[in-house]
Amino acid sequence: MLLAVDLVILTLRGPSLHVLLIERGVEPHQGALALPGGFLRDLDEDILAAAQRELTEEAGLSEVPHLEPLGFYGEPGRDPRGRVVSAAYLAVAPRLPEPVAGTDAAEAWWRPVDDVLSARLHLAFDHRRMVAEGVERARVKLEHSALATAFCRETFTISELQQVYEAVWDVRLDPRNFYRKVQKAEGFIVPAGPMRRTENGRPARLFKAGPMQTLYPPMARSAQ
Amino acid sequence: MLLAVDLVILTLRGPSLHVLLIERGVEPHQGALALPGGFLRDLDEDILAAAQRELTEEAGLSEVPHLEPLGFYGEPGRDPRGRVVSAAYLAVAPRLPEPVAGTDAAEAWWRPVDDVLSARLHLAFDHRRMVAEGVERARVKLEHSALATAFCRETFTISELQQVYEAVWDVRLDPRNFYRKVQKAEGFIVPAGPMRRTENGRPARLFKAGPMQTLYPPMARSAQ
DNA sequence: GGAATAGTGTCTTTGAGACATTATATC
DNA sequence: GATATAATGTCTCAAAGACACTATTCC
Repeated sequence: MLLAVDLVILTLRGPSLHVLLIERGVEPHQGALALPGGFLRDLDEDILAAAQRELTEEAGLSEVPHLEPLGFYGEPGRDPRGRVVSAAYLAVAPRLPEPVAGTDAAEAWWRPVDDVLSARLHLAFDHRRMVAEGVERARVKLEHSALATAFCRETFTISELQQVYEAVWDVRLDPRNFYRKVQKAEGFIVPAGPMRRTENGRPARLFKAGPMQTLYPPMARSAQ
Repeated sequence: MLLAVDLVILTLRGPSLHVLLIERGVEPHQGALALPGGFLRDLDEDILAAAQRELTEEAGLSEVPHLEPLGFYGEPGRDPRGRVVSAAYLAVAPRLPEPVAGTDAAEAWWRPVDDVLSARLHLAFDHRRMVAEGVERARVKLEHSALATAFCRETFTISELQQVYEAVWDVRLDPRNFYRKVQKAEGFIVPAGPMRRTENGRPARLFKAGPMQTLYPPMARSAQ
């Protein structure tokens, strides 16, 4: 039996949620889109270490964000090479650099998760299910944890933070109510210097991630 | 590398949450308490099927409830027999019968999860962590899903449903507010016949699980 | 000034929780 | 009758959402 790792790396590009995909350079499913990942190099390799190694090798991403266990996928027949059990990891990151294809991967891109979930893009193995479960995990975590700041740069405006929620939840939020709500969550965000940034209109205050990882009150999603 | 399954089976006994434990009948950790589980019999065995087989073999439980993937545990060194990766499954069940010890298990019992989490009971391997993550998963799922009905018999009173929430969340709830709240969640519970049951005081209406798996409005836990 | 975004204030509706009250059973 | 639990109603407070309004920048 073989143990593999697969990685669901989510980021924000423009207004929508994207996932890191590679074009497989080797069989099986050569030429198909897939999540980055691969077999453990040897039986003593730590699974988490293998995940980070694959991310560097296949997509040239060295500044790897925090990886969190997502699930395991072990149905017989999910891989034509025989019995393969995959450990899937999830990570969420601010605008990462363009990925670079590496060994075993002919190409690497950020692709909108919507294209994956709606099956406009077809993924090898059972990777579409992994993406779906990763996105759902992120949605839930946005409510009660400070995960949203992990999508942002070190400092960010409240409007940028709002865009994270809108992209991941795929909803529209009222900026004014969002402003109050996010400020009310104790320790979620803290002011970051007197500096300001500008794009269009009045400059906004900058904030950085606060000390609290658990939000109270939570950022509750309404009826969906 | 070896693949194992471990099972976190939760049930309600009296007023508190219990977990199914066995006394290991073989090395390593012979005589120690542990979760039911074991190695896949052969490389083509489905993981879920192996989980159900172990449950029957080690604890004599045939009416196995719905098993849901909880996580994977693969740190090198977690098992003295070498590189073992465990797939943990979670299940939640109404009053199950007393377990019966089987092969590989000298004994099997229901034990209060509090005794496990507080380390009054010591578990082999990293099984305490599995129990902790299973309980936390159940706590979260109680809020937004109809999981609570899985702890009950086919028909139940609202008071019995409340006891589920109180046991899993380890809180006291106001019966009157709980009554209204649970009724307001669309499709959570539906009346089950005109029958009534009695223990002490006015007989209560009977309900059964409704069609909705996702609760709206959710049964929000307050600040903790 | 006009356009655009940032930030504040206020009103209404809704749900959560405290708790009084009535209903129906056993003893 | 007393007691216990079921079920309903009412009140208060707080959070959510709608939205008017002011503030500060660029053009």
